Amino acid sequence: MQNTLIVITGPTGVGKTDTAIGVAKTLGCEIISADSRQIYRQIPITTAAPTPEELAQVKHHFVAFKNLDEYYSAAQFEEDVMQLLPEMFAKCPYAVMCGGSMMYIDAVCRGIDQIPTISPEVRQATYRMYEEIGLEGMLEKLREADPEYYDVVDKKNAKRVIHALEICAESGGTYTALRTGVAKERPFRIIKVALNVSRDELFDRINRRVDKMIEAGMEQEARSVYHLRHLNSLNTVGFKEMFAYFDGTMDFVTARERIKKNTRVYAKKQLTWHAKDPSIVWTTPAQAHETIMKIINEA
RNA sequence: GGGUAGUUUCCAGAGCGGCCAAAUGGGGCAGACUGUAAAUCUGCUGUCUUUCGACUUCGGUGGUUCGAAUCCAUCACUACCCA
Repeated sequence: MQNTLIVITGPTGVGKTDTAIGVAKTLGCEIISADSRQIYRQIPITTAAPTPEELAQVKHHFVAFKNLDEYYSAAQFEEDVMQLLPEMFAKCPYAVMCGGSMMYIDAVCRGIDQIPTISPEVRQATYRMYEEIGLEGMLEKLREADPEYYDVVDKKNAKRVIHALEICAESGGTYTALRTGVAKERPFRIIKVALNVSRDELFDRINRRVDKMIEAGMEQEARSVYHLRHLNSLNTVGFKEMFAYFDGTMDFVTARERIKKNTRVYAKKQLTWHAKDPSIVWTTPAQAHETIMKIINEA
């Protein structure tokens, strides 16, 4: 039998975790979490990480395994998962990958171009340069360093421009040369299932989930990491708003509603991303289990 | 019963005679995306049209005016105040 990676994705709050656990139990396999924020310890409430009870039911990988100040990326995730998968397949022909981090999922399913990791020195230097010369200046630099990428970058998106320059500096070449965009072949079958419900229901679920998070102690969790607010791991829906509340620039109710709104926006962003992926099979949380089993048995 | 304020596009709320399909915010919709991605960025949000543009809106009706969301009259409703 061919080894199979079952990817379960969909917008935040739709009910992926439940489905993944159910499928993993049926298949007797383990779960790879594909969530760029649940990888961190200390913030389970805000990131809606699987609960201890859920974690006890099925072995999860890549949940709460990094400290907030540790660097991690989609590329590292790809590497880690590709290393882990053979071990998992040795035990079971199935593996479930569940999460909403689109880029992480794509990194595993299609691979990601080989780009050097930016050293802290280069990163700092590049950001300092940005502070000095601004986006306009950076664009000029990019035009010189990598004219081809300059032509296609989103020139209003400073982060992209900065990143391209970082890569040029780090690699000594151009970003363009590294952007092959070639999909990698994977030595296993991948089936990708996305869960969705009507927009109204999704938004309703999100709103209610945020209320539950707050009841569960989201504020205390945010306070406990408030002093680390500069870390990227906390540049996330939930913390940004809570921090603004702590700062006194936003009242509590506004913060709570902003969290809901921003989560809704995030969910929509995920849907937009997934909409482009023709390999996805769409289903509902209620039918997901059945759908997945059917696909597995057909092939 | 009397008085005052108000009624604007999904909501809030500007506008106070032409530059108004109507600021701004919220909400919503749509999109980009290959290494910090729950990040970062973009467009749309009266109708029709690919564009130009055309057409219908600012509580109702009737006026004034070359021209009205903006002025007048009147009706309706809402809020607050005095009884």
